[in-house]
Amino acid sequence: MQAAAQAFAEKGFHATTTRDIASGAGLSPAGVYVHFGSKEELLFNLSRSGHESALRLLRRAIGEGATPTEQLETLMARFTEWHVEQYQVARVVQYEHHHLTPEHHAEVLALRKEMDSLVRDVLDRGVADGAFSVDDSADTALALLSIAVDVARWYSPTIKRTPTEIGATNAALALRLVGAGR
Amino acid sequence: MQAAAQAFAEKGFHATTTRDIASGAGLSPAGVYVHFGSKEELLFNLSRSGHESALRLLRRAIGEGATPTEQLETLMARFTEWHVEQYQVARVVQYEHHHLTPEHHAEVLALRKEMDSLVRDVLDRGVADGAFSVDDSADTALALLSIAVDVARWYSPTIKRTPTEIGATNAALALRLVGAGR
DNA sequence: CAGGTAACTAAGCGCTTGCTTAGTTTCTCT
DNA sequence: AGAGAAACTAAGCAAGCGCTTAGTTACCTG
Repeated sequence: MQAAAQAFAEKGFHATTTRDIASGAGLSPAGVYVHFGSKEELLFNLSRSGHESALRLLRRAIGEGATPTEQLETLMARFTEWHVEQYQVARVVQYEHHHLTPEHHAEVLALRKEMDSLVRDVLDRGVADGAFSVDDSADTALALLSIAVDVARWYSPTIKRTPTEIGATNAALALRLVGAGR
Repeated sequence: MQAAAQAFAEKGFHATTTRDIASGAGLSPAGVYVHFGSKEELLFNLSRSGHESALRLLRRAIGEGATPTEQLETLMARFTEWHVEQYQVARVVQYEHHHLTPEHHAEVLALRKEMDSLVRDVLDRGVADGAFSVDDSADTALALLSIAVDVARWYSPTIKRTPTEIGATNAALALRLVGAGR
């Protein structure tokens, strides 16, 4: 799975051959099929576990914060850090899921919607208690997720900034975007 | 090129066959090679003309605004609208360029850097004349581009909102992000 | 330490891929 | 009308693809 994550992240699902994955894992081409029934099954396992890991992270971050402001700040920092530290898995999660079979795609889409509504709920609570000022919570949630998700697109391990620094930057941008603390 | 843009945007460069492109253009498989020497050449032509079109759009938007605030607002609205209206080309521009040959990739990367610095310059001028308050103009420019670029990822023609509406939303978010008008 | 199971490989099958070749049709211009 | 160029197609080649099969090695358990 690690070899597949690396290859899918680097070249995309269709540009990756099962021979790439096998040799990346130190196996013969047939060795992959002892553990996975198909290349798509490998993508699905990676995609599902990646989505679940990101979802757990979001829930934990929200659980840690006492106020919507704290929750948003922690959530944005941790979610961004995850996209940096796990940038290979994150790329698979964000950019390869449409290569899944329709059934598998539907399963993963449900997890993605859940992530979206977790963020929107934090915004709505912040608006309700007056901490945030936001025109439309759906649009703003989407923009927040765009900033974090896009990290997986531009990040490269050659970049010097640490995950914590990038996370803190995005957390600060998030607070600005919702008008917290004016 | 239109058939290729549609196929590349829908399935990605490697998942698209030259036969897909040919039949999309109403040609036989060999007919494509009358006009393009290879599949990669087709991607390069699309990618370059797409980047150039986006770059022209940014320059025009900046030229229209009298102040950095106006420039940022127009730029963000137009750039977002472009990602909606030309979402197939935009997807190729944003997500397929790493499948180019090293030489072609380098050429396109130069155009991408140019786009980035156009946005950062607007931010810097806004900070200089006191209209914006921004911690780091590079980080903020990246976040602004993330919000706009990500439109190509989530947009679908089934969505009811018009390009203009989405553009206006993102322009408003951009002004918030740079602390304009407090 | 025998017996069963899981992990693995060498070889390769059937198919699809990007692209070519040889030949035909369509267009353009005088 | 007719020549030359450009646009196109039918057929197919060599290479690479996902995946299978038959057989071998490594491992765990009683």
